[in-house]
Amino acid sequence: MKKTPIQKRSMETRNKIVITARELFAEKGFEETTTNMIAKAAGISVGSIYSHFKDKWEIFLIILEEHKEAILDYGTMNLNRILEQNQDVKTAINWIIPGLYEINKLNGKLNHELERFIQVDARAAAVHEKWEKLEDQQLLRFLNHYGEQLNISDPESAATILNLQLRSIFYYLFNNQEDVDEKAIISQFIRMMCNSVK
Amino acid sequence: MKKTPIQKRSMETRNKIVITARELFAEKGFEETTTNMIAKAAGISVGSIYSHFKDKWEIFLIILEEHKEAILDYGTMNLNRILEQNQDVKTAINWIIPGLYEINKLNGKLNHELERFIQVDARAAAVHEKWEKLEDQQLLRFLNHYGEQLNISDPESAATILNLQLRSIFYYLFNNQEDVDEKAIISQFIRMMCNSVK
Amino acid sequence: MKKTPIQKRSMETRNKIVITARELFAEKGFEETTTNMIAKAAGISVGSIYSHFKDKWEIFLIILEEHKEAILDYGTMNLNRILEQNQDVKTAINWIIPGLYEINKLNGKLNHELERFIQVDARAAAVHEKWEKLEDQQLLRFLNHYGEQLNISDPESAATILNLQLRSIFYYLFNNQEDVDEKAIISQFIRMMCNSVK
Amino acid sequence: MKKTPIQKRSMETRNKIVITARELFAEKGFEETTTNMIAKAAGISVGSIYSHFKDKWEIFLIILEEHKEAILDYGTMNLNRILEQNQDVKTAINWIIPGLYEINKLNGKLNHELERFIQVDARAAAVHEKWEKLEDQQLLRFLNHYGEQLNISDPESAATILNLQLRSIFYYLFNNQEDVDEKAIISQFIRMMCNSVK
DNA sequence: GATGAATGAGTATTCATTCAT
DNA sequence: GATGAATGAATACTCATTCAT
Repeated sequence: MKKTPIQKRSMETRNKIVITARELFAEKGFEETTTNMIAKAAGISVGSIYSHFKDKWEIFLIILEEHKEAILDYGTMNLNRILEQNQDVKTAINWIIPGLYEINKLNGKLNHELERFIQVDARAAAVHEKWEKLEDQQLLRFLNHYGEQLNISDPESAATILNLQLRSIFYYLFNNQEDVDEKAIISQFIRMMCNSVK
Repeated sequence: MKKTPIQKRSMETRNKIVITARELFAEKGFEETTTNMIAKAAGISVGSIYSHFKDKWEIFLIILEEHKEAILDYGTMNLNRILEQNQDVKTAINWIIPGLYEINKLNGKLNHELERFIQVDARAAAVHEKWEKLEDQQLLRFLNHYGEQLNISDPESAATILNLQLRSIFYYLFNNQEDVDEKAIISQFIRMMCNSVK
Repeated sequence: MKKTPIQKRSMETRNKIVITARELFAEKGFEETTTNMIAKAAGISVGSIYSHFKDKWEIFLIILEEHKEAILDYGTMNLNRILEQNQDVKTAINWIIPGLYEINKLNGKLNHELERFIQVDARAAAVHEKWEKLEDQQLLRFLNHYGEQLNISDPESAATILNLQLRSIFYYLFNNQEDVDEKAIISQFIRMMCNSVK
Repeated sequence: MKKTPIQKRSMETRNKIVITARELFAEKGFEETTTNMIAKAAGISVGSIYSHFKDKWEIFLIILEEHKEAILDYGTMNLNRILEQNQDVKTAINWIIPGLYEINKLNGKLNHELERFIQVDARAAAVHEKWEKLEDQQLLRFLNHYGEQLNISDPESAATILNLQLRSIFYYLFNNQEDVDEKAIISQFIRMMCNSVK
């Protein structure tokens, strides 16, 4: 791994790469984005990419980490507030989901791309596992809190399922932004979740 | 386009290609599977692939069509039986989902792969649209039948959501067959669906 | 080399191949014509081609030989008549050239194609040399007869040049049949030749 | 399209490619020259070819353009001098033709190759048409100037014919450099042209 | 650190030729 | 002899990565 660069100009280059790559990966996907595209769009040279990152994968993984962290932070923040205020389930659901969607939207296909490589690349598998666990724990915290009202007997499985559902819906909405009524889907999804509340 | 081959040996080769390609595509994905790999694994020559199929895409699309058709047929069959017997929602759900999973399992990542190419390839988009519509119609038939009990105000959105949920869970289970308790997930999912029944 | 087949059906197949291949080679050229195209167009199987001919080249060469022979025969016939009747140069020129064009037209690009392969393939070189010599001899006979009136000091070179001129004009006319006034070109060429008569 | 490279090393590589490709194309023809051959002979990598040129065709077309331009420039220069000095036809012919041959020799089969692809490739057709027109115009200028002495009634056709004759003779001489007396052919051709002068 | 030209292994695809039936 | 499915060497082109400047 490259050391974290300290100098200012270097940091700027690094940021340019990350920002540009995020956009391209999120829009086109990993394989459809070439390193030359990133360099060109970022206004730097291909060589520069390799002084900051070991390879294309590393860029992807770092972006993904940042993204996952942002989502998790958002969730934790919300969850804490909800639990503190001891909100009602339905209010909580109505609160959390639209916000989660907004954050996920920022990185479009990232999650989906990662999953493609889990079986192929060990680094991808490692990153995925780490975050999946954290996400599931967070959902678990939520589910455990509202367990009874949600009539859930196996919270672990429920957390996994919920996570999958959220991801698939967000990915779908991202891909079909122009043809689909986002709000209708989101609110129907919320309604479906609320339906299962006792 | 190649004619459907009539002779026996030819048909055998064609089948070998389809079967091998299905396995490889389902396991590794489309781009990670090379035509040389298919040929080698099928015990035939690269050239042979191209006397049966126009290109790599055609193989993929044919496999996908067969798969989608099988799933749809299974669903239609079940749905007809359910509607005829005027079964209770929960019984119906408990009946359909495990079966759908078994069929989807056969082709692992196929669906997921297709979706990657929707924006890139016109043929992929066409196939996807065609089947998506049929699947949604089928789910709609189900939802409309049990509409009241399921407390659904926007059946179109609900069908879309349901379809996404099923796909994402099945894909997840396929990818994690060895590390995850399939049955637990499936039954928790069924329970979650049943929960929303009035 | 394959023996000349004696049986009737075999002969028919052979002819079908030759006729079809001639059309395709003359129209598309050698490399642009595949053996599968020939077989399909001739209504026979690819394998059949190889029981009558050693390879694709052999077909080409045989067609070319037949064509060259036809042209030479036509020339000899005309030349004999001209010399017997002791015709006037200009009459002779006006007589021979349009006829030669008609025959050459039949085989469009054949000559041109052959020349491409002279340096690459020894068989092509051999065929070419053989016929080139015969053609030059024929032209020489003509030039020698009218030598004085044509004011030619080096008949060998003149024969070569004349041969090249004829071929290039015929090839050009074949390729531009639709855009060009054949008759205008042919008659201008005749006029140019007659101009040089004393 | 690739930008015209500015850096020195890049320019050198580009030149290496052009020079090597010119030799190979002129000697073997377009299809018989593979991109790997060019790379190997130029002492560079295949990839390099594609950072300088869009595809194999582009190299060919660029070489051809350069060649055609050189020939046309040479012709224009000569023609201007001839017309200014109001030279006599025969002197003019004796002056122009040997020079034209020398230039054409440099690129051997290039012209001939181009013509093969006119019907197949739109880019080839475009290049060909462009230069053919310019060449014909140049010949027309010549023919119109000496029209009366040359006894030409249809200058357009004559220009076309002359162009074809020149090309075919030059191509022939290039291909048979070792077996044929170039000078004899060239001077016989000049004599034939002069013969038709009134 | 930055540059961008150069690298070359890897990919889908074609097509003359073979050979079991 | 005829068939046509099978073969596999060969080709143009891509793109992550390297390295001299």
